[in-house]
Amino acid sequence: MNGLSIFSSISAESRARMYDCFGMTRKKFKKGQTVLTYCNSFKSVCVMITGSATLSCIDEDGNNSFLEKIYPNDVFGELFCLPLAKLEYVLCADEDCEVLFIDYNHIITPCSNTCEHHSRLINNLFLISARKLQSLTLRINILTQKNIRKKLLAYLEFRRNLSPDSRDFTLDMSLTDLADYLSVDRASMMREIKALKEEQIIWSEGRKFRFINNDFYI
Amino acid sequence: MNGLSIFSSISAESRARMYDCFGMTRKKFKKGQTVLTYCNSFKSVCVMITGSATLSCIDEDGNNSFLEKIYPNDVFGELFCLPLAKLEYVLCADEDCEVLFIDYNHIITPCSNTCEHHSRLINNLFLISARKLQSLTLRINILTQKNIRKKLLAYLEFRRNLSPDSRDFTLDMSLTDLADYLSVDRASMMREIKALKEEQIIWSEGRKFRFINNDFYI
DNA sequence: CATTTTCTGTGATAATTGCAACAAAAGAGA
DNA sequence: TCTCTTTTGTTGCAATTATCACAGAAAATG
Repeated sequence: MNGLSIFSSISAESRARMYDCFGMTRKKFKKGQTVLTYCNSFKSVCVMITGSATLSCIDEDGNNSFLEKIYPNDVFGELFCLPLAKLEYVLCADEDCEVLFIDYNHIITPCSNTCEHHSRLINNLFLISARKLQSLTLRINILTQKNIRKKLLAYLEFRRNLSPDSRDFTLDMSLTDLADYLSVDRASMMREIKALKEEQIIWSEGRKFRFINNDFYI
Repeated sequence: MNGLSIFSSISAESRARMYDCFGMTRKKFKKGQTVLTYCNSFKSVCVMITGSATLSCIDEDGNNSFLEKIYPNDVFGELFCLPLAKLEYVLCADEDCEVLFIDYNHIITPCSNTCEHHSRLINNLFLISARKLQSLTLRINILTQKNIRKKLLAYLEFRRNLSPDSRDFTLDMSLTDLADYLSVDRASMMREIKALKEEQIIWSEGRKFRFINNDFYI
């Protein structure tokens, strides 16, 4: 499920034909550029081809809250997001990236010239959505933990389990970004990391972590 | 998108045939019964037919955190959820309900006897997933608000906008459940509601709410 | 390579939030 | 109808968390 793209099991020749059939367009964005704002009701399903971007929303006071990171083969767009009134949503490119836009109507209505790969593409879209659902459910699961320590440990244990063979693991985001992901103050999170280290529950150095007394390695 | 079910645009006769084709089974559950625990890697896509259920997870200390409510036509199952180790996941029926189980493999692999409605069903599944993504994104959006007041207002304004024609709106859940949804202490939430009323920002009585000084009605 | 920017790390203090406990009201069930 | 349970509403107090402020390390940029 991780190596899945919307074109999985679709040959290169078919892909080319599908571009017309689905009304697809590609567009490149420079680092720092705004890929999309979620206010235009322009309904298209967007797929990240290369690069990455971050969706965040800004409230009246200028507070910025991190919503999600978009990586290659992820889907995004208003179809998957109900924006809250009064908030501004910005999807900003974290690095140079290329995005595929698929016309929403071409997806929901059956292809007139019964394109044989239509159903394969929808199938892929469904599975990519399922993957996205997994990561959102995971984050909700973490965000609903009662305090910073539990949020941290929930995330760290999840990350550790992704690479079960090595004692150490290194986060693929900065501690600043981790605080955003956990939706807590960075300084408070640092304090909690310090406490966990003092209590000999974890060892850490920068983005590198290790669980000390882990019953997992028996 | 709200009236959508996995059988949308599929005739009753076709449905019957699809039961075999997709390896579907139906099962009834009494109120209070456990529909599913998310530890068995039994991969099937589940659809709520009638009734409702709540997915929550319990940690080692017995703390219970609310994950999501499942209503008719919603999809659920481990395909959409990465469980965290050490936590127990229980989907409990809130009322008598009936659930449809669809074999996962029948969904991801193309139907051998090229069933004409296969793609229609996947299409519906994709759209139902998109709807689920909307509601999860919404919740994350709310959970990442900085304090109780902002969480409350974000949710209340979202609810108000669902019925834009009436001044008042009534929550379809108890205030106790709302506190769970916002992942805050109920007493603290009540304190904040009281403050919002004293500051003449909202009026409320039980589950009935109204925004007082709303620039929305000009 | 020099400079700017971002990231990591820390502490004091204030603000927010959770907890425990209680009572009245409302609702469910027998 | 009466009882039992859940919900709403309210406190004081303790615990947690955010805010602010600062400094050195690391990384990015030209």
